[in-house]
Amino acid sequence: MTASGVIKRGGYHHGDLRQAMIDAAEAVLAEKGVGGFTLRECARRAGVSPAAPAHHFGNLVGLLTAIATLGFDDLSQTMEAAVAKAEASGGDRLAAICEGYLEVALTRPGRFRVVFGRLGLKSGDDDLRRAAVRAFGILVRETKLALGRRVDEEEVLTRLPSSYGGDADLAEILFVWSITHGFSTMLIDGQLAPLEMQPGGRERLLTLYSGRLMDMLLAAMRAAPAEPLANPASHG
Amino acid sequence: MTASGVIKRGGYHHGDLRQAMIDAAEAVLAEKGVGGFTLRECARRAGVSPAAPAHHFGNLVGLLTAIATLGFDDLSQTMEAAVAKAEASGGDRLAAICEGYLEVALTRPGRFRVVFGRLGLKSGDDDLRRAAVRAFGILVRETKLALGRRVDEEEVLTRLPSSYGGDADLAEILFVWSITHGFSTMLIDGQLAPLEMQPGGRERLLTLYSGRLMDMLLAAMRAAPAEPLANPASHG
DNA sequence: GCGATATCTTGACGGCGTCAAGTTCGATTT
DNA sequence: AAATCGAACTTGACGCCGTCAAGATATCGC
Repeated sequence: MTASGVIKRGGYHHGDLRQAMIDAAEAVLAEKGVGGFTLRECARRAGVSPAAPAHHFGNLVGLLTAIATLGFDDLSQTMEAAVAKAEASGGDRLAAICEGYLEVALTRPGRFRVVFGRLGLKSGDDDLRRAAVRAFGILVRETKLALGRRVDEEEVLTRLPSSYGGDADLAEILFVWSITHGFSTMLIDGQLAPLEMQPGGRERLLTLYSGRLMDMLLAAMRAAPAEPLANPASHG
Repeated sequence: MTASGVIKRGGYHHGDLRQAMIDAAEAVLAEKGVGGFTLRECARRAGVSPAAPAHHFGNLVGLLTAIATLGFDDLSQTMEAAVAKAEASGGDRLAAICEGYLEVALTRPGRFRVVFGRLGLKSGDDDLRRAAVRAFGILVRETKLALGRRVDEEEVLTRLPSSYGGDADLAEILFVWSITHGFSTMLIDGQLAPLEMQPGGRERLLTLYSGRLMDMLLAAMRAAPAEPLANPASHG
């Protein structure tokens, strides 16, 4: 077993090419972004011929799908961690997952774009779907909790996305997700670059996001619910 | 005139290759999306060699920049039209531009991704910047009007983006933009595809957007301070 | 009419994803 | 322990891609 895991084992057989390719892919995404991402480059870094990864991932889309699955898992873990932290410090849980979402986007923007970009992923991949359903489920759970709904934790984290078609809280879910996803993508895609240029620009944007934007979001949630809340408003 | 409708004048010189390339590019974006977009394919449709466009656009980025400029102009026109319509019918102006934004994304998703995607554009292009500043200005103007501010129309449509760093309404502007941009991108990038699958799915999403989501947005705006307050927010 | 110049073609280069065919090697079997 | 089998990987090729240098051609200014 080698030290780095990216280095070839023997002369011919690699040993763990699948993981080595994923590591290389993450490195390339971090260095060059999704625009400079190339299957050949990843293979090069893994010390392997261009056609070698085909056996493990099928093709480029297969590799991207594996990366996207990791991205969803990262989202789930970061959001859950943010919830736990908010729970401990008395902060708002819903705001916490929104900040976790943004944190993931800022920490690994290349991978985030693989997850949510227009690049095609293997649509039938089971692992990808499970990871996506779980991340989405966390968002749904926290939105519903913020609305005062009672939530079956086990059910919401494995619920089929199509079943949300008749969900009474769909508008609120979409609202929360839109703000979070919109701000995150605009930030990493450079739409807000002119605002970041001046000194302390990015920091001010992040402060606005976790401060005023979250306040407005929570205010909107409190206003005009579709159905009466299960619990009376906790605080106003 | 060729059968395809793409006009080619002489044998050697084209006549208006610049426009022909833009038309071809729009067609390719509409048919194959940004993933299948290729400079050579556009040149092929314009009936011209692969190297011909270089003289008009420099390179691929130059062509994309021209497309993006059209995209911003489209955004501006559609939003202004939506405002005029709302003004005539008594609808809300801010909600109108949000719906106009989504309409542009849905009508020409390929071009929309060129405008806002992570593809590199010519950063110094003056036409692009003017078009972007105007579209952003419309959004800013309507947000400020919704907050009860008085707005210098001429100034806000040509104001430099960096000057918004100290704007007191920046949070509200970002809030509106995040929701609109987030929902639009999620819809055209397929994040909401599971919700669209069931019959009437997309229609329901659009209804939710222009209905409940806009209600929540306006509620959040109303909760925000509408009077110019002496901002006590010093460093955190 | 004629030359300058913008416009377009040709041909080439390296890089890309992917496929078919050949090579090597670990594991299983005997 | 030797033979074997199949998975893992290489090699070489194909058709794309964007871009550049050099040559051909048409348009415009004079």
